[in-house]
Amino acid sequence: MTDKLTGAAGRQYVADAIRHALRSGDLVPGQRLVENDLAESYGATRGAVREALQDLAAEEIVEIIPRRGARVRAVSVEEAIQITECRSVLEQLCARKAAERADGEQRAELSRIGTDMRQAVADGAWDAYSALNQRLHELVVEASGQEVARRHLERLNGPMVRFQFRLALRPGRPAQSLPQHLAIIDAVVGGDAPAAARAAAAHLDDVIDQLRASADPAPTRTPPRP
Amino acid sequence: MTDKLTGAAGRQYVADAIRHALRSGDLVPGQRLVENDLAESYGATRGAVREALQDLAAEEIVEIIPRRGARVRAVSVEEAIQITECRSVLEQLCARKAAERADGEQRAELSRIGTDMRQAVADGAWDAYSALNQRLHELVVEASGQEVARRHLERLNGPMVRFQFRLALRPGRPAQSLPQHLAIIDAVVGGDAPAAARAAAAHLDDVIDQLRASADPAPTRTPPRP
DNA sequence: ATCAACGAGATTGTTGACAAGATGTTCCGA
DNA sequence: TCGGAACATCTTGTCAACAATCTCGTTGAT
Repeated sequence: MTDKLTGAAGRQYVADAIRHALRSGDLVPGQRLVENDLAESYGATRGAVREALQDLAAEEIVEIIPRRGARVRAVSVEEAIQITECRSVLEQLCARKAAERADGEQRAELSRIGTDMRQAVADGAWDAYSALNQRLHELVVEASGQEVARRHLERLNGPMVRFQFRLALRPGRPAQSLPQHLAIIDAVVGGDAPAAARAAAAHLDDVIDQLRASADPAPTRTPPRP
Repeated sequence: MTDKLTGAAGRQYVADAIRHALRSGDLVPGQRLVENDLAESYGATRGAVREALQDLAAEEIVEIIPRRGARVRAVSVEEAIQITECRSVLEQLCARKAAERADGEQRAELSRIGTDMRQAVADGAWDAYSALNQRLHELVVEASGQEVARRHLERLNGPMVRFQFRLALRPGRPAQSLPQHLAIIDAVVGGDAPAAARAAAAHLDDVIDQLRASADPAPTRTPPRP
């Protein structure tokens, strides 16, 4: 039997575990996160759980109400749009700088991602496409050298997991986003900074349109409270 | 004797106190922040101080090294530039949206700030100008309705206090920034979204130039003397 | 004079128990 | 049946003491 996770180690572990549970649907928005239960199920001390919850609250993944505990935060479609607007301008910045500063290896990997993406869409390999998508955004940010933007983009993505899930599953979505991704790659690899910014903007504006479309056309209906 | 500050209240109070101490120069980058000392001098418990330090670390104002304590984080000029680049794109976004969505009262207050700023520069009232400047940026963000951008801009500004101080003191700086601020105001009040974004970009690009100038007084233009 | 080992004091990290507040349940009267 | 008062339980917040680790000055050997 391993020792209970404590302090910095447990904090990181529990926070990651909760993030993962959210991604995989084990935790749903609104759900209560009871310190003792989490401590028990992850084999950590309550102190470690408390600190992990503080971290997640700073990332706006959970919401802590004093004396009432933590719950998984619900993100409205409106907020998801605002988050994506912020992502848009920050990724434009990164794309622009990446087009200017990316080194040979980074441009080569971008090109490789482009061809792999085409292949993935042609094969209907959804999860491979999703992984390439993630790596693409990551690589553009990395190539830009904009550490500050990188950190903030990470934070922005935190609460979005649920929406990424919903959007990626829309039929025909990969076929729609592929040319947008390829445009970003071409501009960055070709060193055309303004085109890179435009391509990133076009891509994220399209994501925003998708989010708008995913909002219920009949918003007056109130869902039942659990 | 008042009771010791504890929990949420003390946490907020201590964090604010440290932020203020940084602004006023009582704390300098690199300085150690010892939990017991802070608890004593602010009349809070060590627990409250610990939590406040966690918050400040999340804002990247202090740096916590495990088992070694917290120090005031030093921000390099390079990082200040990156921060300002991010501010630039986010404030462009807000300016654009503010031009579209600001209500009558907000436009009126913006106009008032414009005339007050002219007056302040004419009078040499530097601190009044600085306050107006802050209010201007705040109001544009508020009028944009972009809550997510607002939160991230707040975070971005945290580590910048020191540089704002240095830049604002440069002689002739207010006279230089005044027309840029007026351009932002005119565009937002006039409802010209693209112009608002351009004006915000121009202003912050100028701030970046100032930061660069403050970094190396002898850039590559002047070769080293033999 | 230099350097490594040492140790006292300082500082952060952790724990477990308890206090304070919130939530849920039962039961009574109308 | 409904409302709500009284109680029991659950959950978070707080604290003080202790443990673990680091810092820095001292000492002694080379």
